[in-house]
Amino acid sequence: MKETLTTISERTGFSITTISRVLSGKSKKYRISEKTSEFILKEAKKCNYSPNIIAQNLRTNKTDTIGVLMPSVANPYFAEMASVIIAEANCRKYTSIVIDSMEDEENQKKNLATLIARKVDGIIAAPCGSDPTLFEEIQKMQIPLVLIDRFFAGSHISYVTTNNYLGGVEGTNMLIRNGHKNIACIQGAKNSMPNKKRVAGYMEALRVAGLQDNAIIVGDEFSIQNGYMETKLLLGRKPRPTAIFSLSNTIGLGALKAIREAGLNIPDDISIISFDNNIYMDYLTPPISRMGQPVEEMAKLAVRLLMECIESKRNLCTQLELSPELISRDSVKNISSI
Amino acid sequence: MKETLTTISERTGFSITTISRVLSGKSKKYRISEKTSEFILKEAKKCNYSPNIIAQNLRTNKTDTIGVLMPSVANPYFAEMASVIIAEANCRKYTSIVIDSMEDEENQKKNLATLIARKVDGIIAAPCGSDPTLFEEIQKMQIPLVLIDRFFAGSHISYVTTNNYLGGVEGTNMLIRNGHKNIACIQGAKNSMPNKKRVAGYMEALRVAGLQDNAIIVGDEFSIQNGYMETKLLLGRKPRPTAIFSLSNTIGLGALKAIREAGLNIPDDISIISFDNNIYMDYLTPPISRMGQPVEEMAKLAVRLLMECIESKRNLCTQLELSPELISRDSVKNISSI
DNA sequence: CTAATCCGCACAATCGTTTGAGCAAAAATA
DNA sequence: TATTTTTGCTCAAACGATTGTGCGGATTAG
Repeated sequence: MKETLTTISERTGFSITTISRVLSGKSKKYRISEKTSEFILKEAKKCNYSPNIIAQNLRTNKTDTIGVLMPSVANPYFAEMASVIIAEANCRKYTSIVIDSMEDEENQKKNLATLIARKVDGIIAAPCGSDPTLFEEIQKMQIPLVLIDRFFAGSHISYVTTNNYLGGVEGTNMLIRNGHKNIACIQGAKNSMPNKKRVAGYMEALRVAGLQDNAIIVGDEFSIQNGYMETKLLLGRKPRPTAIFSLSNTIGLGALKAIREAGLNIPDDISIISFDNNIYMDYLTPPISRMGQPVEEMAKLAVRLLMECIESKRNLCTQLELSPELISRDSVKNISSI
Repeated sequence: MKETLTTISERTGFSITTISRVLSGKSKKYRISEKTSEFILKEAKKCNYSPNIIAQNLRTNKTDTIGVLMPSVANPYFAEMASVIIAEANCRKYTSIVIDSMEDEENQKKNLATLIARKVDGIIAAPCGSDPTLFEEIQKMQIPLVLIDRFFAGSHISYVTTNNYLGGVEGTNMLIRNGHKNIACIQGAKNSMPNKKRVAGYMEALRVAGLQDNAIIVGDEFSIQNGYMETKLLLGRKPRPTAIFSLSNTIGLGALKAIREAGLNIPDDISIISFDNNIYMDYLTPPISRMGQPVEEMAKLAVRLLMECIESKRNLCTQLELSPELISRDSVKNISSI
């Protein structure tokens, strides 16, 4: 039998109001006597009462729920991100609803509508596509919103992301320092901000080194398939690039497959550096050098930002860029001595 | 301005009841005229009405939401599982709430309570611990429940899992076929059913081959750390095992690290086969042989089972075991010729 | 001894839906 | 024309909580 305020009220003789106030810890505020208070608490415990959250939500217009929109949970990078967000939100008594747009704007729109209809208290989103209007509308509806990883230029929406430009520069520089002059870059979703910035960083590093004419930018998707295909094509070029900069972990995996199939050796025949830090990269042969993004930190910050928005009941506009970290392993060969 | 049935009612002059019936597609059933119907629909579209789901939930006692309890979303195996469940539920108009027990029974209890309080329509759970009472209580509350991956012996709760016993047998046999007689097994959470079954399969295969006295079973956690530590210890044994059977992908990664640190070569110095099928295993050197679990199929089946329970409003007791698949790569050496 | 204050609690409206029952007018039947 | 049936819609009660206001009685102040 499901207990409600009404059943307890009938059983104890106190009004629903009183029961509610006691059980929500407002006895003092509404001057309920100690005796009554304890009595009701004991009774509630005895019958194992737990409030109907749906009813609370309806009445208070608060759900203690946040929406988490990811572009592809299949990507370990976003899977980890979602996982940290869930845990972090949970610490703060928030429940998470995770949705996956699968990099499809239609899905994204539908799913966001679902979140809003479900009256989430706030949304953390890694958007897909390059159209900010959907998110600006959300902002206008006064729904707390924090973007993560991806964001829109010139928009007044809070976000936390990696300094992808810096990542692009440093990754490329690392290859240049090792004597590489013929560096190909395999990019992901072209219209996503992180991708644009990484590519810009790559170009800038080449430019500074006077290598801008050697730039090779290929690819269009953050997927294994894309990394595989583009690498196949790259390996057929003459002259063959001496190094590949893969702009995501998935692309990197695809590249590795292509390189292996070509019977080439890393780093002797070709060097590679990838974006993202996945633990298994250390177990590959050789371990892969990479630009790690501070996923955990970003996720935690995003939750924190969102909480601040929710509590202050207004959308702040805090835009954060965290530095990536170069993790140097053995997939880059120094060819400057040649 | 937020539109509700009331505002539309006031604006059009029709009663809330009529509006509600039209908008929920019950015009025929309740004999609302075509004209009225269309008028209301148009009006609703114009003002961009969307129903308050919370109010619907409260009234109908249905939330179109399922709870997904995972023991560790950090584990790629469960991350993929969660991802497929979310997508599959989404196809059927269900929203998922994912929670992570982090292999902690206290968390599990609290999180399950949250799910129930939020009135999810059903739960898909990969439980941690070995105590079924929590789940049997859920079953008694008439909440549709399907276990996935892990289950409890002798319990009448639906589940879908891999035939882990078979996986244990076949994995071990594969090593035996290749001439290995000294096979160590690194297990995960001892009280989880999949682990028990895998170990039982391992033992049985050894027994059939007359090798039961050579059995070495170590470890106690599905984690990289555990795989790493136990492998370190195994490598110090004399005689050193010629093969390792790792009972999860995480354990496998840890084992690889230890083997590499010891300066040993796979498969020349030691053979290894792991449970779980992660794409990156093909990119390791050498690619790792493994017992793949049909994660996607299991997840889809679990959702389907759950939906059937929800629709039939009773907990069926369907218990399914899907066969694992041996994925043969290059991490096992045939030493029978020696 | 009267007026003001405080204590302890209850009334009733509200959140936005859904739904069984009912009611007047129109249409069909007798 | 009188009766029945059908049509087209509305009433009002839920669902289970929260919350501003109010109301008697006890206590204190004047």
